[in-house]
Amino acid sequence: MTALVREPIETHRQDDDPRQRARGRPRDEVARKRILEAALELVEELGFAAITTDAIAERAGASKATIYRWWPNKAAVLIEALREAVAQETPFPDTGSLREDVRIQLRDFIKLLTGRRGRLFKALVAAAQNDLELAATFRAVWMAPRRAVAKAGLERHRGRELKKDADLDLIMDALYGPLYFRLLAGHRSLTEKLADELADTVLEGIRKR
Amino acid sequence: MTALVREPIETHRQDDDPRQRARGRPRDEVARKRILEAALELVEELGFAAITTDAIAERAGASKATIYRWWPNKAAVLIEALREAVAQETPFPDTGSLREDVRIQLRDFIKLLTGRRGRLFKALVAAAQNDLELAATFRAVWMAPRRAVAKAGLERHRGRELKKDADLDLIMDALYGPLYFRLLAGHRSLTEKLADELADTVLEGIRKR
Amino acid sequence: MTALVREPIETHRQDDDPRQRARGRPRDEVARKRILEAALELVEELGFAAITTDAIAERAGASKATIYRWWPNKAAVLIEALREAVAQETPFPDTGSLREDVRIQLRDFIKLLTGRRGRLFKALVAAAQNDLELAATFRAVWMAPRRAVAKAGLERHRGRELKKDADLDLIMDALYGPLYFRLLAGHRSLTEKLADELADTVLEGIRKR
Amino acid sequence: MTALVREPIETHRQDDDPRQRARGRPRDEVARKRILEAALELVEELGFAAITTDAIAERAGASKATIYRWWPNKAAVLIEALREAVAQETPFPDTGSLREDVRIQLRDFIKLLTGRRGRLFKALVAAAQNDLELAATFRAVWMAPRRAVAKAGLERHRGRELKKDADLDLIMDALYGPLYFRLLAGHRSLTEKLADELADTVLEGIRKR
DNA sequence: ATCTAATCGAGACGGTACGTCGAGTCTTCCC
DNA sequence: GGGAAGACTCGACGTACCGTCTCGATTAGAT
Repeated sequence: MTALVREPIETHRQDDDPRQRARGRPRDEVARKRILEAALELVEELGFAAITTDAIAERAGASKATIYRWWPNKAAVLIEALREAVAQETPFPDTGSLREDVRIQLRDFIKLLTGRRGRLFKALVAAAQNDLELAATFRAVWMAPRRAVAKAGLERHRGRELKKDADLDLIMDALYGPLYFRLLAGHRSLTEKLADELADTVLEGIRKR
Repeated sequence: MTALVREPIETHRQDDDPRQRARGRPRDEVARKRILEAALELVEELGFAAITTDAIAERAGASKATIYRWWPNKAAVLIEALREAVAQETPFPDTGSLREDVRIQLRDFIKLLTGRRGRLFKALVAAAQNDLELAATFRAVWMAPRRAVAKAGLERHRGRELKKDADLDLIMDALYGPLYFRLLAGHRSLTEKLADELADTVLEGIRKR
Repeated sequence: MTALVREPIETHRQDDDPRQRARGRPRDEVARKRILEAALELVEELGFAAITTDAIAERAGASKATIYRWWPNKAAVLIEALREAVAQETPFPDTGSLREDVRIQLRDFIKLLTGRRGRLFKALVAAAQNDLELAATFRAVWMAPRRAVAKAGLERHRGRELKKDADLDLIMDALYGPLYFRLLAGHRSLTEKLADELADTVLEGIRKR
Repeated sequence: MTALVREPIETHRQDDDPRQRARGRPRDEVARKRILEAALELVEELGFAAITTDAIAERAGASKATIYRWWPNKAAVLIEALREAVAQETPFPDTGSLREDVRIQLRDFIKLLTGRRGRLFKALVAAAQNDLELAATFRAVWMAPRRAVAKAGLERHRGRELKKDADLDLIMDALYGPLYFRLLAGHRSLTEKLADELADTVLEGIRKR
């Protein structure tokens, strides 16, 4: 999955024993950060298609070779940028009310998609259509963790507000799918009202009676 | 919208007065068909990334100039290919039962997405993320007509199985969004079971009580 | 030999039947000339190592792709430039006197090597050391024709001023070798005096007695 | 001239007062030897074009930094390798016969050029065309000493077999130039027969009568 | 039966970005 | 302070695709 993050010729890794450092000049963490930032800025300003590896390198004050040493292509850079940017994500809320939890969560997500990051999402989903490895990485880095959290959040309500046999994967697709759909197809806007109505509609269909 | 379909330098057009033909050699309809077919085949075989204008031209036995005379870019070719390919679309069913209508419709759509055409959809949605005009055309050519039909199909049930104030746009997004989502994100497969459960879940949430 | 001059996918060639033109857009002869000129100018101004394919393209107002379509590398461009530049070469003189013929010829050659073209020669001989095909082309395009002419010029004197069994190849190497040597090694300058003395020394050794 | 041999940041040097050694770890002579050997092997095996600093370092088990600490560029490494390799050169013979002396000397030289070292010469002469300093070093390290020896060898015969006013520089160019010429242009092979005939031809032209 | 206009296949063109490679420098730890 | 390891910047490389263009050859209606 994380093969998108190159590990050339057995280099240092932070999950190793911290006492035992790799030999040779260590990776320049500052450059790494600058590259990720530059990529992020450029996508948000110009969109994915308009940016080039050279542009990222120039803005980051790095060289193209450094970018290609660590990432196989520009999409991989953005994946990592995304990972870093959303590391401190708002957790699934726990208000006690399923309806309230879901509403809050959907609203937050809409806020994310309509914010500066929206363009990044569109770009990555688009790029993933032509790159299996990128698609897998996108799922592993972004979707899987978020779905795990959301699933756990819903699980708390199983047997109470939720039917015992509720299919949580289906529910999550029913909740998030329409949002991604509107983001990508652009036929309607993403509003808070949508979040609330969608939450009500879906939950009504799966609540315990 | 349809600016994606070029009308070069005031040339002949079939929707004009049929008696008055333009002078000069008329457009080669056979070439047009071959180009659309070639484009379609290439997407389905190799995916969008593998498509180049040269490849389309070569497979169609046409020249690049011919392609660019009639379409402004390769995405426009695909849009038109899509339009032709789905011209004879299954209409929204009318079994009398809302649940049955929706199930049938979703199943048909899933069949479409998982068939050879799926790759084409992914390609177009992806390409549309970086091309506003293509996005608009995609909505106009593909989504709008289908949504209109589906809306009319649902409308028939308003006040009967459907709440009087049901938001049909929301419902359609709730029904189709998850399917597009799975198609594009690829985290789960598109099965008939999904169609049925999704129909039940969403309709349960909006049915008249 | 002339494989250094690319002939991609059976394109037009001037030695074909002139009535039957190749299909497609013909090669842009103006661009070809501009490229050769640009390359020549750059070598003479900056030397071989300092020039880049981009620089040639830019100065010629052409694109890099055009260069690579017709020549495999920049050395091949120079070879062709050389061929064109020396097409109208001064023929081997025919004064009646062997000594005079050789003197004139060597002086002309020295004039060539010490002129603007000298740099080009150095560059090509240097580049040929790392490129077998280029080396072969250099010999075929430049050396072989000149040697043939010179050989014929010497042949006229065989049995008269020249021994009957004189090894003309050896003689030519004895005459030209030292000039190339000084050009490439740079330990001494190339002067007219050298031409005369060299002619006398070598001819003395091979004249009929 | 010897600027090609770096003397970095005022470090120890063996020609200083031997009692006073520089501080710190002394230069690793083993590494130096391995680097020179590696460079030599690579030129002889693969030619100059195949040589990269990385390749030398890898084969020598050294690091690039070490190479660049002691030599300003890879050509300088080869120059030094050449210097070491030819340190124990066969001296100019002294048989008493000029003709015999020259023949032996030319044969030896041809043996050198056609042996494994030939490639090195070609490489250095080629590289020197684009590098003035390298060219100067090549002349100083390789050509000058050999020419001095040869000149002395010829000088012994002046007034005896040689004309009193013979131009020894010219003679040496007439003798060695053709050999370099064939080496670099590759139009004919270097044989012992060539050595003998060349010696006879040139000497005939300059001998005392 | 020409003439005129627009199309067609072929393929060369200028341009832009790609991903790679080598040169030479710098930074870390180890000895 | 030297050395191995290896990351870094810089700049050129040769390739690929884009969308445009320029040919000769076709194919029609207009004259």
